[in-house]
Amino acid sequence: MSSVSIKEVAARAGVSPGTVSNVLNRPEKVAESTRRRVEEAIRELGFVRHGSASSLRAGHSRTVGLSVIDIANPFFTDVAAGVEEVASERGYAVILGNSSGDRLKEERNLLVFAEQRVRGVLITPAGENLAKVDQLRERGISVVLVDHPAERPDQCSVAVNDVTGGAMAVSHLLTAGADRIAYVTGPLTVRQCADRLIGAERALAAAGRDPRAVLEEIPMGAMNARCGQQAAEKLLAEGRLPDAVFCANDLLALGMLRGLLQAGVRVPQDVSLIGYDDIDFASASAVSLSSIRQPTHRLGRVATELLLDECDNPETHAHQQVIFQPELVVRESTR
Amino acid sequence: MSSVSIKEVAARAGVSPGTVSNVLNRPEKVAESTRRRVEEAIRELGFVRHGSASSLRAGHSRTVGLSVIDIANPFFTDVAAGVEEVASERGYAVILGNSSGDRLKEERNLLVFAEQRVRGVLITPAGENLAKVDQLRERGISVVLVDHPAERPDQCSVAVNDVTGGAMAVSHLLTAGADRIAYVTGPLTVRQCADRLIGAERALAAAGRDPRAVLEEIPMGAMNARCGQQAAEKLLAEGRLPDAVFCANDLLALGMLRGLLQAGVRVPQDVSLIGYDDIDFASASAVSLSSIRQPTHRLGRVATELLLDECDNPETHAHQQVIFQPELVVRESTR
DNA sequence: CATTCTTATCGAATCGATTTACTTCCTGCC
DNA sequence: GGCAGGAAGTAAATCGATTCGATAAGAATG
Repeated sequence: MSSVSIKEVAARAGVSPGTVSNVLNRPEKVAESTRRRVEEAIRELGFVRHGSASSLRAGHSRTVGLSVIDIANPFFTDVAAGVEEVASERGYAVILGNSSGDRLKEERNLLVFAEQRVRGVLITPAGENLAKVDQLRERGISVVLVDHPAERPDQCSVAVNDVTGGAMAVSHLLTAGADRIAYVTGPLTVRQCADRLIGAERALAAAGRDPRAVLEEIPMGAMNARCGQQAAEKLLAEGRLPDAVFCANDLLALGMLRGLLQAGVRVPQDVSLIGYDDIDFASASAVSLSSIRQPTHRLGRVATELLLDECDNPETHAHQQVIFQPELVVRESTR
Repeated sequence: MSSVSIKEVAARAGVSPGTVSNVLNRPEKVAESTRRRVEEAIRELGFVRHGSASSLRAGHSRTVGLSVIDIANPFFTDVAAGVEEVASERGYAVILGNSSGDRLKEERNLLVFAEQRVRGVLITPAGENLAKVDQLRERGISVVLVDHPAERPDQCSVAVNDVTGGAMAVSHLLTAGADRIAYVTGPLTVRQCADRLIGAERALAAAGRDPRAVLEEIPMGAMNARCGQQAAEKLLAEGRLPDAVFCANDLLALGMLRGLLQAGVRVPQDVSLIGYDDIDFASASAVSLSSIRQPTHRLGRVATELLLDECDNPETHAHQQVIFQPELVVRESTR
């Protein structure tokens, strides 16, 4: 526990603590020779700045909070990688919170962020109610919404157009000759799931089909491969397979694919299948998966850049609601 | 920026700051009625404890640092999920660092952890040299090695026996009739890669084969799917395919699989293929992947439990080097 | 009733870095 | 020579929570 403080460095270098602080934060204010002496003392004593003490004085720390819905989902992992990249470039640390889609856990994460006096928060909210997020902002903590468009112009957000994505997926299925489509999704309280459904219905309407007749919703509790497989088993058990399945993400789709293949259903001959996110593994699956690609890594990068800009230049910062467009990737599962 | 301090809470409740602190940290020391009054003041003012101030006094914060080699790899994601779970249960926040296998970035991460005065560090080291880790420990920060067995008994670690795993993979390939095996791996400076190679050679020796004649090492720069595919292209270009491929992780294996299938090589008829880690996607791939399973999630959980035990009960804590055993999972790619 | 023990609370010192007002000491200029 | 202005550095106050010795008010004991 040999914690070396700025005082000991000062003593060693024969200067006052204030000067050491200047060497650390405004080196140009210090004479060349003194600076070198102090830097040497720092090295010799193995001094490491005490972040808590700095933040105490500064009012905030050099950290950002990141709250995601499912850390095991490659979509969020890619986003997180982008976030970590930018944060680390700028000397910020990332505090990770995994909400698992649970609003209570999310709230706990936000509390931890507030206690740590993070500089800002990046969050993929687990639901529509942003009251807790607003509370944070009232506390003076900047928040950027990730994969969730802000409704108000005074807030930054980065998202991908999910309505368009849903429409792309379904019109592609229609082109491939689909007549009855199952939409396998997570809880429809999740905005992404709901928006993709809206897009799906619009695409049907645009093609002159009656959404109610063509589309069947299959909501599952979570959006992982296990639930995808369960959805497959459910469809099979009920004995009335659709001729196309649109899954709200690739994990569900991969589970669905496994379930179908195990039951001897051929993809795409018997059932067409399309996922969402275009995670790395989509192209390596048993039948390579058609999907809707999102610029995940950029999502994380841009969100973090916006956040740090908002923190560092509060006067000149202009809030932005960035919306990326998704992209259809056709592979074997829909041919 | 309406930061409410303990003083204002104290004023509102008509007590001293010390008493508020007691309500926060040792509620049993405070009379029922006072406690309720203070708690109400806290609620009314929306007080949130200032973590930096606490840590400054306490000497450490309620955070743990987690440094992994590749946040985009499902193996580490699963570990991270386990870590986050336990940390969050115990009221700790997780600071995430991604070293990308780069020792310089790792060093920077450790510096950030030190500045934040994290309570402890969980790290999958990017190389064999643990000097920087030892420096941290000298500073009084507990460190648990993750997926890396500690060499010294005064340090906790959690790992999986990679020699055994490598041997399992190769003896399985031999059983399947392999005669010439390629070992596609990351840099052999990565311990996991090196150990799996040792296991592979032992299995060959045990089967009375000459490792040099049977085994060809193909080291790649990184351990992701892209490199796996490059390795496939390399093997194909050289025109001398082995009859079995052992990949040091599943990402490499999935890339290899894609590369082979695209070139019209049949798996497992022409080439048997086995990966390592048994990530979720291994079973959903084009040809479902045989692999060596590791208890990833538990790895993260146990490591964090050890770390927090070491922090919270330094007197009674007994250092442990936990070694889990891997498990062979046979699927289509080796039949 | 006086004394000891307990319990509840207070108040001041403390953690380490930053910052501001202030002191020196030069340099340059009229 | 005297004075303005700048550069370099110092000392002390500050951030907010925690802790510990001090204190006061009751309860228990003889």
